[in-house]
This record gives sequence, structure tokens and C-alpha cells, in this order.
Amino acid sequence: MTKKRTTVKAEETRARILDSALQLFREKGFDEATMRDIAEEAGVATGAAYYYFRSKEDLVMAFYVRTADEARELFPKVIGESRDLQKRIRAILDLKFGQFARHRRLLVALVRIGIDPAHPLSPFGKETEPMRDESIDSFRLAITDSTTRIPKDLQDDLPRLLWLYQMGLILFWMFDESPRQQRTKKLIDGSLDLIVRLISLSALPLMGPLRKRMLDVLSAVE
Amino acid sequence: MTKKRTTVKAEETRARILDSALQLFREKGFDEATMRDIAEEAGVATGAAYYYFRSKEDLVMAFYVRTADEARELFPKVIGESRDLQKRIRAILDLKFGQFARHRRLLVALVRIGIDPAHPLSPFGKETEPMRDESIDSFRLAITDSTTRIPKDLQDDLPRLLWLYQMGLILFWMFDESPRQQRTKKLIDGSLDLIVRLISLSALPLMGPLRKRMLDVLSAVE
DNA sequence: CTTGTAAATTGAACACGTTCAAAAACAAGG
DNA sequence: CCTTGTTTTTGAACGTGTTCAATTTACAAG
Repeated sequence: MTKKRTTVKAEETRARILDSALQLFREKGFDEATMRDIAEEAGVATGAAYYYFRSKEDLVMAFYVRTADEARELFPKVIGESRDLQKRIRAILDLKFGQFARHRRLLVALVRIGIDPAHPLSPFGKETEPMRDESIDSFRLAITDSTTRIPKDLQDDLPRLLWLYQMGLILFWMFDESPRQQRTKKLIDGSLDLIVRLISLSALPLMGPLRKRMLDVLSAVE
Repeated sequence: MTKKRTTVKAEETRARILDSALQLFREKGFDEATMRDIAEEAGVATGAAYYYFRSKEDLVMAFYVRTADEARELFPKVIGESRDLQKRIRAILDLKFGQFARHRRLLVALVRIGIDPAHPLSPFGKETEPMRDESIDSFRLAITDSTTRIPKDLQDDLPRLLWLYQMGLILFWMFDESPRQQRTKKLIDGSLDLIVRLISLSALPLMGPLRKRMLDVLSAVE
């Protein structure tokens, strides 16, 4: 029962619409670029865009899926360059921010969509689970067999925490209007160093109870 | 040069529109309640709503201003009940969450507005500065002359950090669909305890360099 | 080549947030 | 009571995202 015959031509149309959308989003911003603009730029009728994408927001999501596919390819190379924990996390962050750099403004639209828990495209929702898990797993790969010793009981939850940390950084970056977003750069430099230090610190014998307390909070919450 | 004569009747109309809006927002949600609904409920024409409020989102902001006014009155009573740091912060949080409880869904709309750095109503923007400062100052009042000893160099920045912490909690609460939002409750219980412990811990002699490093990051960022 | 069916495409229509010129209500002075 | 200027109110109109019945196109089967 083949439900989709999807010709090559159809795939081309889809790509043309998405490309037109991204171009216009970047030129004029998400709100300013209208679906009629996008369709015209792609050389199709307005309704055609809705044949390929559920909504205007879905176009942004399609962009995100694209970057995720790209990241999947680049990831092994990026992670393989060092076994130092800090350098590895840094490499992941650089990859992500590098991908988003040209579309910083578009990220506002992405977050505005995701911030609604009821929205299917929310980063905490069901539909985005695979991508989220993949992203979290990339941090898991980064910490395993790294040179920094990580307490056993922390190993399970740390990837998720780092993912959350990354989300926070992206949020900050969105708001950062300093030239070339150098404030975000400084924040990453400073905070990442701090975090790695805290992880090392938390491995000290006396820190067991405090660590346990933190992990208890985490497990009670999810 | 009195530019606004604003009669009593006009003020009543404004209040009626805002009340209708909040009622409908709560009944049907922000997106589902249309401006035409709101106007009809208030017994005015559609355009009237735009005479008193710049936009639909502005109605949400007006609600927020209302709660802030209310909080200003309740604050002294709430803070005066104890000198214990944890209890005080807890009291502030309880006040905030108590106010928002009935309108949890509406908060999504509020955050969706605020997440856009370019939007005038963004919580980090110019227009919301007074309210933000007031909120930060409430934390400043809570830590001064509390029983917990707070390192001198930390005293300036801690209020802002706590404000950020509060924002994070509100975000979590927004996504929390557990019965009566008990997961948020647990998170507050656990994290607040942790934070107060960390503050105490950071006051230990050996922690000076780490504290300084953190403060350096903060100052480099803003 | 013809035909039947699914995929692809169209463009008018809908509901929405928002704007605005015009009308109405109101206040103050004569 | 008029007149004049300001505040308030109206409702039609605009541009938007989105839907959908209708049409055209693509292609496999006969």
C-alpha cells in the first residue's frame, strides 16, 4: 500500500518553497515575510505551501530538521579531535552556534513556537523527542571516555543537564545584540570553565551528600 | 497642558474591556479568545479595545501590571514574617505563583511575547525595566539583614541571579502539567534548599577564587 | 493511445488582528 | 441653548495565515 508516490519533481517543489522561505525570513524576518511572498518567490500558488508544510511555523521546523541532519554528519569529526571534556563540549557548542549563526533572528521564531507546551513542535513535546534525545546523546558521547573523571551517579543525568545548559546559552545568544555576539562568547568561555570545575569539585569525597541531594531533586522532578 | 481628560466613564470602559479579556482568556485560552469576542463581551465595538490597548498582547501586559501593583502592597507583610533567607525567598516565590496560579495558561502568552527581544514588552527590554528592577529589588530586600551570611562581593549580583532563578522556575511551571503542578513544588523545595546551601558553601574561605571567577563571568557578560 | 486514480496545484474564501476615517458623545465658554 | 474643540466610539476595510473545493497534472493499467 504505497501511500506516497512523491515524484522527484514534487521534492524539488518542496525544496524550492523551503529555500524561498528561508531566504525571505533572513532578508525580512519571520513576521514580515508573508506566505504569499514565499509562494510567489517559489513560483507556486499560496495554497501549495500548505500542501508541503502544515503551517508557516512548520517551515522553521523544517529548517531545524535540516541543521540536525547536517549536525549528525559533522558530529563524529567534531568530537573525535580531543578527549578533554571542556574541549569536547566546546566543540559541540561551536557546531550548533555555527549552524545557527546566519539565522539568529529566525531562532526567535523557533523559540516562540517552542515555548508553548501545547504546541506540537515544543522542544519538550512528544513530536520533537527523537531530535531532543539525539542532542542529549551527543553530550553523553562527549562525556564518556573523556579525561575528566565524572562521578558514577552523575553520569546518567549530566547529559540532560548539559543539554539544558546549551538551551540556556542559545536563549542568551538570542537576546545578545552586542557586536558579533561577543557577550555570548564571553559567557560560554566563562561558564563552561566554571561548569567543568564544578564537575571536578563535585567528585571530591566531601561532596557526596550535596551531589546526592541535587540528583534527588532531579529525579523527583521528572 | 493636560493631554488626557480621561473621565471616570472612560476608565470604567477600559476596566470592563480588560476584565472581559481576562475572563475569556481563562475560559478559552489566549489564541481562541478573539478581539471581537472580547469587545462584544464588554459591550463595545471592536475598535474600542484598540483605543485603550495597543494590541491583544497589551491586554496580557495590563494583567501583569495589575499583579505587580497587587504584589507591591502585599510584599512588606510577606517579607516581614521571618529573617531566614530560605523562608523569605520562599515567601516571594509563593506570592508570585499564588498570583499567577489562576492564569497559568495565560503565562504562555506572556512568555511568548517576552521571548522576542525586539518586542517592546520583552522582560529584558527598556519598557519593562521599572518592573524588572522592582522585582530584583524585592530579592535585594530579602537578602539584606537576613540571618544567612552572604559574602560581600556576592551581595550586588545575587539579587539578579535570584530573579533569573525565579524566571527559570516560572518557565518550568508553565510546562508542568502534573496534577496541581506538584513537580514544580518539588523543584522549588529541592532547588531552593540547594541554592541556600551553595550560598553558605561559597562563603567558605577556600571558595574565594571560584566565587571570584563566577562574578567575573557575570560582569563580563552584562 | 485511452482511461482512471492519486498526487499536485490553484485561487477564492474565511476568520483573525489591526487600522482608520468618520460619527457620536461630551466638556467648556459664549 | 449654540459653538467649538476634544475625547470616545463605531464599523467597514486591509493584510495576514490558513482551508478547501475544484482543477490540472502525472502515471500506471488496460
